[in-house]
Amino acid sequence: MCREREHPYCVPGRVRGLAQPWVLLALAQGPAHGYEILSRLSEHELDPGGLYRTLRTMEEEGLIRSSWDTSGSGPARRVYTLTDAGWDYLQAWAVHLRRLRDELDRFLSAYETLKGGEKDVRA
Amino acid sequence: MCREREHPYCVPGRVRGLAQPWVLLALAQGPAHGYEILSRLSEHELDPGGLYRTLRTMEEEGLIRSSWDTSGSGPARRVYTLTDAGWDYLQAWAVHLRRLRDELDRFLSAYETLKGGEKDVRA
DNA sequence: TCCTCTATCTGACTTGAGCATATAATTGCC
DNA sequence: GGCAATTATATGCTCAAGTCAGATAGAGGA
Repeated sequence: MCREREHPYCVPGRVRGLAQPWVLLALAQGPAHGYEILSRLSEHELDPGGLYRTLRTMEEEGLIRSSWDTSGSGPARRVYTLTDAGWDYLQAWAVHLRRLRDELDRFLSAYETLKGGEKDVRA
Repeated sequence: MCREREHPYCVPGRVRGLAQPWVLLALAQGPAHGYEILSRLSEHELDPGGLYRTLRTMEEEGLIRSSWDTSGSGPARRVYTLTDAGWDYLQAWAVHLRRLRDELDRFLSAYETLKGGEKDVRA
């Protein structure tokens, strides 16, 4: 049951496929470059390499647009902005994730119910 | 932004990695064979091939145990039961998914906030 | 006989993520 | 000047999970 790299702790496998909506929401709060998106989404501990790849595929899909910003100090930054399609997609994700949250609610209450009755069965 | 197979509709990519907890919960409600798990989880529209593979890896990980049931009519059924490790893992998933639900709540309320102020910006 | 339903399983492919690592510009420090 | 740290973007390799198509097989009905 354990992922070997994490012995002796047993941790559920990560839920995948949520990077896009997190990024869309981060950019909905205003244009930003990759490094800043990373800090806006710091609670999710995104993999930097993965993020930049995600950003490029999202741009290919027309969800975001980028331009170089060489004004500030440090290396050039590629600044991303949400397109209209990106806003629509974010909307679609919101609908989708509301449903997911409801599924999780049902999961959790079903689990609590089972755990309540489980004492008789397992103890 | 569209997955080609779904043109002209734009649909967010599926969130992955949740098959295990769904299966664990389904089996927490009582032993079952694959085909019945599929119907218990019909709302999630699992891929049958994928499910049977998942079941086998879960058995290898010690989360579930199986035995053949040839009693009823039709082809033999492999009946799965949760092990103690499976119950523990389900517990871990519950903790994990409660956190995920809270993240989704934060996502959704942040999105609603943005959408509220967005009328001024976009319209 | 042939079709359908139940039931399990395999092969080939796609995708998202994890991990390590490369590259480069700028800043601060000695 | 030399050098490390910080900021910033990017690639290669690998694995896990999911998707899609189809194989196999028993049992029952028209």
